[in-house]
Amino acid sequence: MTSVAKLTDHTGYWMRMVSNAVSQEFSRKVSCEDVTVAEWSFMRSLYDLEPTPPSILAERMTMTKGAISKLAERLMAKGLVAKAQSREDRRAHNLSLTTKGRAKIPVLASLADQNDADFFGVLTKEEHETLDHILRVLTERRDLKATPVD
Amino acid sequence: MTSVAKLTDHTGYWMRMVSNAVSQEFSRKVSCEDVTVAEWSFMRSLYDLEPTPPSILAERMTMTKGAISKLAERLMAKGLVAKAQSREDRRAHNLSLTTKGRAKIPVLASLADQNDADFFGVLTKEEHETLDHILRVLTERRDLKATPVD
DNA sequence: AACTCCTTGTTGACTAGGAAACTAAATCGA
DNA sequence: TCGATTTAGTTTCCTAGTCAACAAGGAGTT
Repeated sequence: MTSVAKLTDHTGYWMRMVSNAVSQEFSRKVSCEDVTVAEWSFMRSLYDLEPTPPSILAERMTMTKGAISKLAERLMAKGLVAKAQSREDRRAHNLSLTTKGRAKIPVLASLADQNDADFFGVLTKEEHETLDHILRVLTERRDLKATPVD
Repeated sequence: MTSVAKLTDHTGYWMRMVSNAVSQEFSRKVSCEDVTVAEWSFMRSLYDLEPTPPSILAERMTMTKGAISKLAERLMAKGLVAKAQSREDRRAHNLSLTTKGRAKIPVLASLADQNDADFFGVLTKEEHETLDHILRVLTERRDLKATPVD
């Protein structure tokens, strides 16, 4: 075949299609809790790490420091996250969830569970396991911490 | 387990991780041709359809009319796409690739092939086929033309 | 101490896209 | 044929991110 490949000939195309759909639907779900997908991700990461500086969070979420800074600001405005000055280092800050923020975590987590079930529930158990396995393989082989240049 | 699900417990999370990495790497590749991923997608769609109005392209690419309008403008500025007034309908336009634009298609397609190979080449043939199959299933069951609300 | 270099976090300029308002033209119905 | 509705495309405003410049503080060296 000398002909030019179609968009749909590439696995990456379908990947993006599905990934976008999953995120879009999840976005719709969490919007009821007045939260975005990025905000959920931020809060869930923080839940494991708090209190933690923005820099660590940026690394974990593979976003730039700038993005984290703005994301944190939005979450503080919503009263879900709090920022405290570090004592040892006067440049540094520590982020934590507020009580209100922490209370949201189980609710959002359950929406995430549901979203995954909604989407991947159509697969057989075996298919689902295979998919997870493949995604792991791809992530590991590529060393996907992803690549925020910052 | 009464505990709260981790981000990494969800297939959607890994999906987005891999999808982003694929797109990011592809973006890097096509940037050498001074083109973005969206622009490639636009041009490749147009290649099959030209001459075609923006509205059809919006549908195919599942983007809003506004986004297409701007994308077309950028591509015209680069001399890769041309716009002609329709004769039958004075509101409508037809988009086509320019000679220069058409000449880029095989080059970009080959970069897309390469990107897919780079990423999914680590999979066994069977794994790759299974992945494609699963993505198809997910797309079809969900009727993923995606959902540009516009 | 003073100088240099590194690190932390914020900011501003820029980009891409969505939502909705808008303009112009076509179509439909009386 | 004229008004109402629909359709095609553009434009404006908004959000969310990157990138690069920056200020301020820490760390190491002499």
